[in-house]
Amino acid sequence: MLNREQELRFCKARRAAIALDYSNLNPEQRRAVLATEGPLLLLAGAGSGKTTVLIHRIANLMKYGRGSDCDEVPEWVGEEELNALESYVANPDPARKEAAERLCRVDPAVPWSIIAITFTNKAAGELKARLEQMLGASANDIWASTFHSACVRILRRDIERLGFQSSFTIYDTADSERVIKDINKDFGLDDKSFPPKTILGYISRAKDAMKLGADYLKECEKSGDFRLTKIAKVYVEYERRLREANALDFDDIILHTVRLLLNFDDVRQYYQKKFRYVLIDEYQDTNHLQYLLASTLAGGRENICVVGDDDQSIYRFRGATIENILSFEQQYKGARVIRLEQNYRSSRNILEASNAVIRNNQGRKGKELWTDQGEGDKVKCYTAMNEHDEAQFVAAQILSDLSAGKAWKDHAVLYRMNAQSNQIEQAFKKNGIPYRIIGGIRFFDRAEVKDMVAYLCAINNPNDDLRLSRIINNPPRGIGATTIERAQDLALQTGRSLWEVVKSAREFPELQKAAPKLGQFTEMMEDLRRLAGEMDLPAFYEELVERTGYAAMLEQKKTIEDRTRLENVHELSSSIQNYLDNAVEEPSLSGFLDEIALYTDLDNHDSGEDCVVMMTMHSAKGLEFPVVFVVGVEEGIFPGIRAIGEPDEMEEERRLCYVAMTRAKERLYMTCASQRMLFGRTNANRPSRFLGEIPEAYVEKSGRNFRSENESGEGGWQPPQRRVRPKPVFDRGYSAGGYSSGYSAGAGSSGQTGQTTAPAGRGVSMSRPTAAALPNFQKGDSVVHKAFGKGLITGLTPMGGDALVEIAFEKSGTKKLMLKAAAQHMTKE
DNA sequence: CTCCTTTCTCTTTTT
DNA sequence: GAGAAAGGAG
Repeated sequence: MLNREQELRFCKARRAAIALDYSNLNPEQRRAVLATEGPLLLLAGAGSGKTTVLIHRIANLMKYGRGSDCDEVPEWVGEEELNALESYVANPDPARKEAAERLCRVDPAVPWSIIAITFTNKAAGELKARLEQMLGASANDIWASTFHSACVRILRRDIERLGFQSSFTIYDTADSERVIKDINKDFGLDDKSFPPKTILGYISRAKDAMKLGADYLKECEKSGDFRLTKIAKVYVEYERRLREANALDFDDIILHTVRLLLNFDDVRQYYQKKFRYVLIDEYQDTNHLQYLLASTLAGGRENICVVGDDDQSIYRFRGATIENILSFEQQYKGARVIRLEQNYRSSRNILEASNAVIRNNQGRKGKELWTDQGEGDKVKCYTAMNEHDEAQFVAAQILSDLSAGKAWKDHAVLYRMNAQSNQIEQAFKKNGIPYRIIGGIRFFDRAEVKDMVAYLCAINNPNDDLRLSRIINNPPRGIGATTIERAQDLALQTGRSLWEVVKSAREFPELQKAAPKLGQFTEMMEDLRRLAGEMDLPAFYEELVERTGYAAMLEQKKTIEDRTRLENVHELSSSIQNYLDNAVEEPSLSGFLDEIALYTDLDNHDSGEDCVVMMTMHSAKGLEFPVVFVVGVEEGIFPGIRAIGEPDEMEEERRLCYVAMTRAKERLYMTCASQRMLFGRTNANRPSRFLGEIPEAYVEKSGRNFRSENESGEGGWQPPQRRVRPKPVFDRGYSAGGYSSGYSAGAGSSGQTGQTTAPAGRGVSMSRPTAAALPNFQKGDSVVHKAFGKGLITGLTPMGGDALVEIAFEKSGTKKLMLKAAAQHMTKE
């Protein structure tokens, strides 16, 4: 037995011994790994090694339990052990490591007592992979998943207590919208005055506040707000229909889990006992419900570790509340707070520029990232003439990087909205740059894929009216809109599901005419349902594609789009195969449907593939690239029109800007265009205020239009006083001589701050290619292109300081390229 | 009931 | 500018 003083010495030595395992971490990181017990708020800046900490923390829990963070001394520890440990700490002899480790363990955590929740499947997958790498197979038993998939898992077990069947279906946003539209129609509400999206917004907020339909309706009636009351009635009906269909939307998945935990003591106690340690990643993005979920799971022990960065909160629009992270210390008295402020990702110019931007926000926890890396390149701000020029600029930079030895995949293009990707895409195609778009139109959002998934859903859950009505006449079976509407009405009136009505069509006089066709349909569906039970999933899917006539329908049509559709239909079977290969539990149809319901395209970004990545700034969170292009940095786009004049939203946009900028490791480009066509309209946007917030010292400007200097009033470069001249159709080359803008400078300068001291001529150092010397290629030359291979120049048209070359490639067909850009990757044969 | 045309919207971000 | 929804003709 040790005396008190010896016990303290032992604990100190134990902590030091454990710390040796994490000597590769910096002191703050290490503290975060070792602080295992009680509530912990980890403020982890961009690129500060957050995931590394998370992984090591979990490893520490499993290896040493609470050894690094408690003052318990096991009974069997005597003076001999104390001395052994202290001498090991003083002189860490590898030979004695194992013995020392044994002395350090206090109740190591079993994998299934740890739950680590992230936001995206991708983050969860990465966490799992890295844990497995570190801990081996036992990592598979750690609950590392997203909020939604963790909740689905909990619900499948116990949701029957809430009156749902455990085979419930998950509705995505489009499904929810469809339901609201249907209700609007039945209620005689106009989609324009009651936009389904807006209604869903209200419903979502009500759910976030844990208000079910009935409560919400009461509240709205009390307030006397006519419009809100209508919306509340829609909510009540929405709730009823989803329950009828045994379906849950995304919010329900969390809501019902929380209800289950709060209302059923035994369920709550089961999970509270099970999960000894709760870790939540991206805590700044949690909404109130998710906060409730986390704190309920962690209830009792309060071993809750939340990791987040208030400066990277970019999901306020979907209910995330930054309050959760700002008030964590009030929620949990005695919570420890650790800040990770050393950035390992970006060079100093990039980091300082980002810091300068985010500093303009109020309401921060306060955090300043630093780095010991070199200055690196300045942030390159390019002002393009228009969106084509912008895209061409990006392409040209990438091509020149490539000849400097960089890989395609070292580059990422980030934009505010998916609609902006088009121009860039075209420029990449033209220049032979391989690229990949993340997000946007997702595979599972394509109509044909949704159709097949709808079949699977309808087979899996006969009550899924929504999916049933999607496919009942698709491919066309002579079951028309009128019939479907009648059947839906009957279902509503009789309180039966659509499927039941359709199946017993003969009983209803209204459906007599359609009865034979409906009979054929139900027969087919029942056959399929039977087959689903007998066959394995891939074989069944093939059967489904054939028997429904879906494949035949697509085969008949001959357009290229239909070919692609057919391919997509078949491609779904690789998703099935993929599911089977990775399934943890017994694979089943409903398991597969769960997985794809919670799946996004973000998940299959394979960083091994060598191509330029394009995505929204939101999707880029958590990723990093050597070279990053942030495009469309203009007032009205970024910050978006909605944020202007809304201080809260503006701060969110600024955080988004911070996220985007801090993705870059070596080089950061920010581009804007003097005029831009978007959604079929041409606008002249001013450069974003965010650009003005970056101190000159970190920036290198270039481009054809220097309005920002101009507007700041002092001395900057003055554009020739000349109206915009008609733009030649093909002129997007690098003609010397700048264009002036077609609108008056000086019209309002509200967004511009702090640029008043730019000395004349400074900041205009340019990498603008001159109009001089075109590369020496001629019509008739045989060439070899890096990306396209061998080819023959079949045309060459001089064009504004550059030239358009037409090259017939042996393998990739004839392409039109801009000569200067192409020449860098092309040699004469 | 189907197919084709026209019109009309809709443009933030995601589980 | 693109895609979906609505409307009209067969």
